[in-house]
Amino acid sequence: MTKNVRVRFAPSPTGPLHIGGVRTALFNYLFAKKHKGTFVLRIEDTDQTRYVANAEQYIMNSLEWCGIPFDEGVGKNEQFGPYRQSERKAIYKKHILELVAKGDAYYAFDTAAALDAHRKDHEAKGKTFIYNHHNRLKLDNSLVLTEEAVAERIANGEKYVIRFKTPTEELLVMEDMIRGTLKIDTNLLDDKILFKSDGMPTYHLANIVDDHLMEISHVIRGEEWLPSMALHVLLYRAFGWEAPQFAHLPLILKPVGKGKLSKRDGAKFGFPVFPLAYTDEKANETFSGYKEAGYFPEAFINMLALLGWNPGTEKELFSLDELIADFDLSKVSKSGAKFSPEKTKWFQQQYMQQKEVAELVTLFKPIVTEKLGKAFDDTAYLEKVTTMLQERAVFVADFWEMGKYFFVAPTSYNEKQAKKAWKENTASIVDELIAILNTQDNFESKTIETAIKDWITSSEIGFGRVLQPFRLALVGSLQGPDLFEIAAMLGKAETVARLRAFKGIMER
RNA sequence: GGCCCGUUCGUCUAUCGGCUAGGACGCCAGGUUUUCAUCCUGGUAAGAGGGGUUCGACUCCCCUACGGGCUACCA
Repeated sequence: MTKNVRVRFAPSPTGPLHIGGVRTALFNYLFAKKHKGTFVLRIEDTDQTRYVANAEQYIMNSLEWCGIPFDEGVGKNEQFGPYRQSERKAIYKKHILELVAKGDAYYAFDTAAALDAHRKDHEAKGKTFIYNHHNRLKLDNSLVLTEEAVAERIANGEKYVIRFKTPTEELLVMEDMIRGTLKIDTNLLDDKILFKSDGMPTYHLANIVDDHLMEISHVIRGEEWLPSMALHVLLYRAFGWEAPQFAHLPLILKPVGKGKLSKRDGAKFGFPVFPLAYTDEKANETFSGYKEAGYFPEAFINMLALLGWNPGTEKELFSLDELIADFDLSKVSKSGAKFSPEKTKWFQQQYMQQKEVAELVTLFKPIVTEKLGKAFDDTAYLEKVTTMLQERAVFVADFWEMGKYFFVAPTSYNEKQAKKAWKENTASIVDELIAILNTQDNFESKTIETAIKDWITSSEIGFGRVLQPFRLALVGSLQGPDLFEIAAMLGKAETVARLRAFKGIMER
């Protein structure tokens, strides 16, 4: 590899960045890091009409949360800046004029209404209107006008666009790092608008100019850009520039049904589509995010990395460093992948199991404080609770749902379970149990367990008769970690109190 | 409609001419845990169809079908 690897993620700030965009960013990041290259963030805000003010910040926050920060871009190492296309207008103007001078682009005065009429007309005849070599000499552009006429119309303030004069009669052969050799007949291409009448470039022009000036070596982007690849290759050639290498990523599809994953699928299927929650103030709409749903960024990234890529081994759990080490564009699959919320949850659970207790406690503590309505600072106690709950939890928020009885006595009992567990003699069994517990000076799980089990065995009551009511009294339902551990955690007084409360309610 | 890309278990995928088609998610069953979850074991289930090429095709080629993308002065 002789050239420095420089890749870019170039989103359009029209709203929040969805899963597909994050994955594109991730693959660019992984490729850059793998090759000791640079990951650039460029903001493609050439469409003034769709611009959303907070979208740019959202994009940067998302990359930050995902742990895949850019090396270079808006506000960071700006040696190739500016990185917002809206701030590069003069650059595009200069380059498009160069193309016009070379004869590779031309002014076109056709109004939107006129073109629309042509399209409708063709459609009525069952044909497709394409602005290219077939008809460009019959339309209103500088190819059929004298230089003076063009200059005059522009001087008069007439609106114009600049179109690419697509070369003809060529079978263009291109290479994609994921898809291999692609062939396109240039006669089928249209003369794409490169420069809009509002003085802004279109995506195509801005993209090529910036990728060249920013010395981008590899363009890794979504499959929706595949049809534009020929145009882009032709543009590089027209400018006399060396084209970067291309890689087109497969699309992420809806989990059920047809088509690509869209914004609203989240609400429809009940899973987030965005990394961070987002509120669209204009539409008064809120979208949930993976962060807010309780996912760890590592789990989210691991899931995304395996969506459309895999190293060819059976390994599924990867740290970011491992992803960087194993990532290979040639192993990216070609077909679209349906997104799976279940698998995403599985990844989250795997990471939950691996987390350090100390880190979980840090995340859990504020939740306990909030639920209790007052500070809870017994870190040792939280560590014990977390250790007991970790293996049965998926999200940090589950610790409270699954273990609130460690902090507050149950206010209700699972009705079915209580009914089934409560027999005629249960009240007296509970009394005996309380009596035994009261004799335990050293209230530790092992000693309690021994005492109770000895009693059950010698009196031949049966474990279920005793342990089920006991668990219901402490927890409220038949679930959770080891019962004697829970009792020891709660302490003698609280354990006995909960047994009495339970008995009181069941005897009514 | 036109152009382009794709097609292995329900889903994500391995296989780069030798396959008894492997793994994971999900689901089902059993075991562990006298609870629940975790965990363990097993099971379920696949190369769209038709032609070639070849000793041999899931793998290569062609056609069809299906899926997807693009077809804006949006990106």
